[in-house]
Amino acid sequence: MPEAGLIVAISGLLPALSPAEQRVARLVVADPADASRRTITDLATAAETSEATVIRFCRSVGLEGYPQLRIRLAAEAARRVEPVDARVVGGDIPPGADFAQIIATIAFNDARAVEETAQQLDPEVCEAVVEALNAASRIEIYGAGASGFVASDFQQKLHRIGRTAYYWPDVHSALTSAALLSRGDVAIGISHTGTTGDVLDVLEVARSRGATTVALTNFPRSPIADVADHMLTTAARETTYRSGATASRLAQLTVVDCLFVGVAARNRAKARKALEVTAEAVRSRRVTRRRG
Amino acid sequence: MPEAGLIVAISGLLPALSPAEQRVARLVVADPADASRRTITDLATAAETSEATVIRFCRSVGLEGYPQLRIRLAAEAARRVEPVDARVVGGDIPPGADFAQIIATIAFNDARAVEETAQQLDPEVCEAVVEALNAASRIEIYGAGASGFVASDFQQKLHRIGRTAYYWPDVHSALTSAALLSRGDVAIGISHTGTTGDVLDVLEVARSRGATTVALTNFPRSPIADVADHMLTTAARETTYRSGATASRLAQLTVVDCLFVGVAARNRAKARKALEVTAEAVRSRRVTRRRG
DNA sequence: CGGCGCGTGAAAGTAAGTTTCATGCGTGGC
DNA sequence: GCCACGCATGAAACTTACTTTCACGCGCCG
Repeated sequence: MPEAGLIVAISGLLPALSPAEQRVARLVVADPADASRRTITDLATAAETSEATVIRFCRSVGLEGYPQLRIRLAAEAARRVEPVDARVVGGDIPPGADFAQIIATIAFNDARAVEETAQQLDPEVCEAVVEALNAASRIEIYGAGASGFVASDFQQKLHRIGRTAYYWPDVHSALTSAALLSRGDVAIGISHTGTTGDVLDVLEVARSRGATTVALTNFPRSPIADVADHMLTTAARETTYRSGATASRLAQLTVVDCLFVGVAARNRAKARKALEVTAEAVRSRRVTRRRG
Repeated sequence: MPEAGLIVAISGLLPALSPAEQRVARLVVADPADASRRTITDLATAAETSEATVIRFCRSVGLEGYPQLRIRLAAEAARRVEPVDARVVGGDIPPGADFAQIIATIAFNDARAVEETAQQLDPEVCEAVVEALNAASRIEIYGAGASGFVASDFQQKLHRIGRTAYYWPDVHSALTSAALLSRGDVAIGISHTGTTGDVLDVLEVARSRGATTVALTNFPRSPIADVADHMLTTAARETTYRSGATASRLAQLTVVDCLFVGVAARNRAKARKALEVTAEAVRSRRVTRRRG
């Protein structure tokens, strides 16, 4: 877990926490600065739980104890300068909002998801994944629903620089294809929640064939962790209203971009050439003149 | 005592402190972050004094006790670090870049594309488009290549809240479908460059049938402007290396999010219900338990 | 429906922070 | 020159905060 992004990390771990710990987590995320000022007893009372649970929460998020939590929270709260109007950003969109407000809110959430994802992304894991992608003779990418678009986007990008990559929208095709993977190949599963059964099944098959499995999810402690050799996490806090797929997509795409650039950077010349060739291929479909 | 500038305040007070307190003060000023991690006994030992003196020092600088000092120090130390490395961000990715640099660069560009897009997005045009989308009995969305994913994403979102929306990956299907549009319907064309012939053709057909046409592009003066009733623009400055589809996708998706939320906001209750129903539909495919 | 495991808080235990107090040293008065 | 005073200081007592242990109870599986 990287140094920065404790709050973000906590949001990601939220579903993996027990109910009482979640109450603590929510208080902490809601107002880190305030939490950092509280004593453990105080915070426990506020979360309607015992001190023991607060300690458990600290351990759950990877810290030694409560004083460490206080200090980290204080540090993060200090770093966090409110960039935009607080009434507009952050939460849900108020019923009477005009369009300028809607735009501001969404842009803020989207941009923050991108930034926070980058902040907590582990460069070493990325490096390892890129390494595996480079060595792979075949790459398979899975994703359902909104994550399917991201999977598809990644597939297309890799293909465009000359890597053999597949994306199967259909589970049956995905399963059969995964069964044909072998050691050295790479299977990437994308699932915001980390609980998408189909994706897990496919990754499991891929892994059983000896392929390196990679998971891209918002929740590092979710079931997908059990079938992945490498975990890449996003940091999107979806509001309830825009549930499922808004900021999360952007966060996922940011990670895809990083991996893609990493892969392309390994063989700069070849990748550039491939991009030029493919760009040339669609040039005839471009319109340069204005129409009447 | 001002909220900020504790370190500065301590330096100023230094001469006024007793010798033992000065030793503590010097340690604190030299490395606030390190001091914030130490326990009182630890710091006292390091300053070759007793815990009592450390407490006196805290009181001397206007704080209640040692935990408060730790927290304030942590906060100030955090504020001191540069949020982003200016050398890394902005331009292209240097050949020898390590992965942390790659991530920082991409995140910066992606986030900026989102923010700048939102900044220049015209709320009135958005409003008009949302109006049209709400009134439409059918919505068609077109896009080729990377913009196709965005088109597809938008289609899926609209469908999910109960709007009749189509996305045709294939030009022929798109053209035939566009020919069947009528007044009041909406056709949206997505093209980063604004020169994608296929998309222009389809929009032209849609317009000739009396449908309202909307363009989403990065270049407002491009040929797509000639076939669009409403122009929505993104603000992505793609670097040459990652040409075609990186930040632009995110910018496009941000606009899609705004439109989607706008449409959903018009009929909040219905949209929410639809989202719940669709979420429920995939629930059985979710895995809650961890696997061996 | 009995057992098993997990989440939980009460209570015991430990460590950290705080107060008190005695010492010693320097300074100024007698 | 010696005593008295005050201040800085640390040892020790004390309090509070934090941590661990343990037992209860609830839900789930067999």
